[in-house]
Amino acid sequence: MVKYGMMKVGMIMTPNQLLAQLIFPDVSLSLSDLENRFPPRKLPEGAMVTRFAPSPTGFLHTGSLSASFISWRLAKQSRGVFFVRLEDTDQKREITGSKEKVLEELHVFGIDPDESYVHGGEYGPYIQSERKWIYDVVIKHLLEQGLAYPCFCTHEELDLIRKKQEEIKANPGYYGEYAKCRYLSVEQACKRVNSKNSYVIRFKSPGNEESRVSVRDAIRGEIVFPENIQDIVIMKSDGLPTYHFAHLVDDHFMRPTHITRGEEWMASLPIHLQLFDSLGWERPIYAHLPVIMKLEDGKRRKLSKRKDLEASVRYFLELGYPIEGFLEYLMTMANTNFEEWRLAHQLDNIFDFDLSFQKMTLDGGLFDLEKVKYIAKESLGRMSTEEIAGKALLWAQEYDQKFAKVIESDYEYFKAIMSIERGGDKPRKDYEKYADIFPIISFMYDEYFYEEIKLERPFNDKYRKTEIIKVLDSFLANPGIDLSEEEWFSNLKNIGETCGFAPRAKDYKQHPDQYLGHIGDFAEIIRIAVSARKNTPNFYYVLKILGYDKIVSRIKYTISLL
RNA sequence: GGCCCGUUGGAGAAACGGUUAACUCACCGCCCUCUCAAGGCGGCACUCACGGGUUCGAACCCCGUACGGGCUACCA
Repeated sequence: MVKYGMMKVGMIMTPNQLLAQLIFPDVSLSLSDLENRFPPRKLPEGAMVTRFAPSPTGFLHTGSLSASFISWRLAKQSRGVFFVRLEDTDQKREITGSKEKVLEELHVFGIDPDESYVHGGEYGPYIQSERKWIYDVVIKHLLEQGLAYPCFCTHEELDLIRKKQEEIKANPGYYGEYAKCRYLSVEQACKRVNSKNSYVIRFKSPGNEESRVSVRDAIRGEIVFPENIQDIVIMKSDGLPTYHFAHLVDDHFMRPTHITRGEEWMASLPIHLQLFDSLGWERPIYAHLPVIMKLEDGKRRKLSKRKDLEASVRYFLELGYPIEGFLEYLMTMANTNFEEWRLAHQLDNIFDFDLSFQKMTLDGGLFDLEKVKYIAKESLGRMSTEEIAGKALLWAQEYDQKFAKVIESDYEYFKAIMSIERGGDKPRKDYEKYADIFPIISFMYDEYFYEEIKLERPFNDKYRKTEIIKVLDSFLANPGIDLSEEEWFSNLKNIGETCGFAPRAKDYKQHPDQYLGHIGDFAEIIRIAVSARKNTPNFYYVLKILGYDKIVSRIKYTISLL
């Protein structure tokens, strides 16, 4: 550092260099030092380097998850690099602890960056507030080149300008004749910097209103904009860079190949392109992802973190939507041809499918909870007993202690319950999320069954107490749970018949006067006595898992309540 | 207001100038069925926001209108 400083002293400086030196006396690195420090990455042909750049303003947004998921997949499938950088240049909005939280939540979905503010990496620091020394070098360079200047306008003055512009219906902003400080002489600028006036640094836009810039967006194709003419702020009065500037410097020196970001950034593209061009830097490839929308009162709007529960990834985690199912939904949202592929490759890993920009939609997709539910059901349905039991336990340990205790009290028993009609081509699909499990199976546990049956016995009103007791007694006399499922059921029909129930629903419908009801009615009485509810998973297996003793005590207890 | 982006059934969408406009979810009907969850079969856009044009031919190309969304900060 000393060496560079001394070199400068001996040289004759231009006025711009003097100004730059005055503002950044301690900055001695040059642009080419940075180029050497952060050389282009050596990666195989076609490898994509992508990034996710959250700001630490709270929990992970569903839209951010979707965007980072896409970026991550793109990098992984091309054997590239995915990194996460924290955009914390606005300290006012920062929420403590959220930067760790974001990474944790990404991790839950299997999205682990190759480089980040916790994983480290060669192109760091990965936190913008720690990269000030880099931005300073670039800003100093811009000042030296006369491409940037300090602006001393106060908020009040800027408001005045805006008002004036509104009055005469001019475009708002700091540009052209309105950009007062742009025309300050270097001497004046130096003088005011010296007198410690608070100031920002603005980029001196070379743009002109009539010119157009065009970009090729990887998703949308060619987009044409009017050139940027605003002298945007690149350094705030607190010395930190603005988003526009910081991201740009980072997206050059961190060497991403593709910038995947939300559509809301498209409008600022002209600014970013102008900056890249002015600095002589190669533009990365931009891909603007559609925002996730929600339908409300027949209108679409952006999913809002404040108003919509489903905007927060946490919401789904708490309810226990299966991660695999959620990822699958993200895939269907990301690429329109994924579903078709899935149909043809039901058992394959979803990551065998390669995402492509061409198959991304242009229109902001609605977040379809119904479809999430459907996919989640499929996903839970496909899991093996071991898998669903293990994952349910993990979920319960974090979000539902009561349920966790129940599972842990007898894990094998829980697995037996979860194994009911699992596996095979057409597995049961009872659950869409882990939170659904317990309410459906709580009756399998005595401590819950006896509470529930005390509260409610939803028997069909058309049966009298004596009829119900007769049904239960007859069943108790011969529950047949050691038989095969088929034998058990025909046995059940036989017992039912002796109690006056038609073995087939059709028979009952044809001669309702000859029977008390049909086999369904008969089974319902027993089901209620044993489970305290009208619906259960396959009753045969329920009975087998409960076992003879429990069945007897439960039915006897139920009878005692009548 | 200005600048961008978008517009195919309730939702996600395919078709990339040429047969009766794929497919998935939802919905409806039927079947199966001891309940539920499933599963099977079938139905659901005389038409691609609207109006012009180009073409032998348009959902696909062009123009205009409408509607929806985004941006328009010393926020990201």
